[in-house]
Amino acid sequence: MYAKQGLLFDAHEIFNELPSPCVASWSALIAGYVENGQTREALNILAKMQRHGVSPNVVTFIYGLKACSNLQALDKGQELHAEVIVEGLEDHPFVNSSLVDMYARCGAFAEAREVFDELPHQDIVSWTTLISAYADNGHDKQAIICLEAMQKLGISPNVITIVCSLKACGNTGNLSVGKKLHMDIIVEQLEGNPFATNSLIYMYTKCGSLDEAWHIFEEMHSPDIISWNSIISGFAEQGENERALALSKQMQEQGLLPDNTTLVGVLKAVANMEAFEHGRRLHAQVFHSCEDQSIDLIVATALVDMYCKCGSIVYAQQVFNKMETKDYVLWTSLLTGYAQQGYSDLLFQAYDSMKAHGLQPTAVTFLSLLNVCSHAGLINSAYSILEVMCGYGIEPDIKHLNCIVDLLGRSGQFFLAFAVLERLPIKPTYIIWSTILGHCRNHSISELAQYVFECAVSDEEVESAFFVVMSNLSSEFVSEEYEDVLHSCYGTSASSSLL
DNA sequence: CTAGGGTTAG
Repeated sequence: MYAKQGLLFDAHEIFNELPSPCVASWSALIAGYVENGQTREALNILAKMQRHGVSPNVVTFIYGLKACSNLQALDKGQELHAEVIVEGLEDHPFVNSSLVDMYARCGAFAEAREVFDELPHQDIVSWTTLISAYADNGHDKQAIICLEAMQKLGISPNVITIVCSLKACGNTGNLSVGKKLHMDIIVEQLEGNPFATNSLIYMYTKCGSLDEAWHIFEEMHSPDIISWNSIISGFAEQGENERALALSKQMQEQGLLPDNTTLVGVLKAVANMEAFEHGRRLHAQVFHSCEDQSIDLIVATALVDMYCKCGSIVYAQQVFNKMETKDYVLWTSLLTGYAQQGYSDLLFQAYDSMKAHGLQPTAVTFLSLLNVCSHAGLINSAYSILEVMCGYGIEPDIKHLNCIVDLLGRSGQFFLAFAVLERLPIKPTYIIWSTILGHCRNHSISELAQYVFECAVSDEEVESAFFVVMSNLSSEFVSEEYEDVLHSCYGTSASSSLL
């Protein structure tokens, strides 16, 4: 009782007076520490329990595994897995779901999957565990595949499955699956469930369906802070900046206090609008509201980003320098700011400094470096960056490739651009083709443009929006016959997207 | 006693 209420000291005192604590007492203590975020200490107690010769039971395993998840302690988790088998608990559904969760949260998805696949009964919880872990770690497509596999087996998603799946839909822009889940919510009469409703708002804003998100928000009787934050950051992310700001004001008029998440959403809107003065006021507000004047890391990242977007590199640096702990996202927001503003020297210096501070560059870091090269026309630097990047084991993706192609296209080196496209393991998409086509126009090379256009329309992923862009780009130099192709393609794509 | 909602760089 004391442990659950956060009175760990009292709980531990009582525990210490027990002459020979049984496994239930040990487990209650471990549970208390885990639930109060003291996972390290929980694992210490677990080890102590085992030194006393007490065998763990189901509850010990569930909390022990949860502690391993929180700490990303894969080694300890694997030890516990071995002990689960020693204790003969490998058929226990709760323990098994905890094992799947532990492996997935430690990033060991192959092991998580292996445990899951060998379960005697794959129940709704173990499925949801897998879906949730995938959705939280950027494997959103995998999450949706799981959802559909589960449904195929005749298992209906419950509200928790729906919540996790909606996140995956939002992250991948999968509106059609998202709408089906919305139907499930209506059928199951879960519209009054704030988790379900807030997840719908998240999904719809991420998919760009702002009207739908707004409709759901409006129908809510008393939206909580999470509902407000979802709609505010959703609008800001989609560039509906004034609406985002108006909503944050409205939220406060309703008597709700903005928190860090609200602030981050508002800062994003301000950054989009490049509204420097507004950003300054928010910064001052943040500064005064922090008792020890230490700004939250994510808020600081949003501030750095906002100042960079407003062109105020000096203020961005000030916020950055004042942070005691700097993670790689904070570093990257500054690096990206330098790249966006074309400060190549500052960018390369900061890149070296970041590495000197022991932080590894990521795919996003390299994208900024390549962007700045593209901006400054530094072809050779771009090549060597690509090499360094591969040396870090980071595969270039379509955005990196696009930088290189942009760089080559800009200087009219189309032949080289095509050579690069052929050498790299990624298939060019219509995004790449649009880049090249833009340069064809600048260099007035209509034959090549036609060829590039044909390559682009053969891309199966091509979206109707592309044809609009393409139409604008090509109208200046493309023949009438070619215009017909463009329009017929546009028609085909538009009708197929209705299916 | 297992799974769940909003926030950061592109």
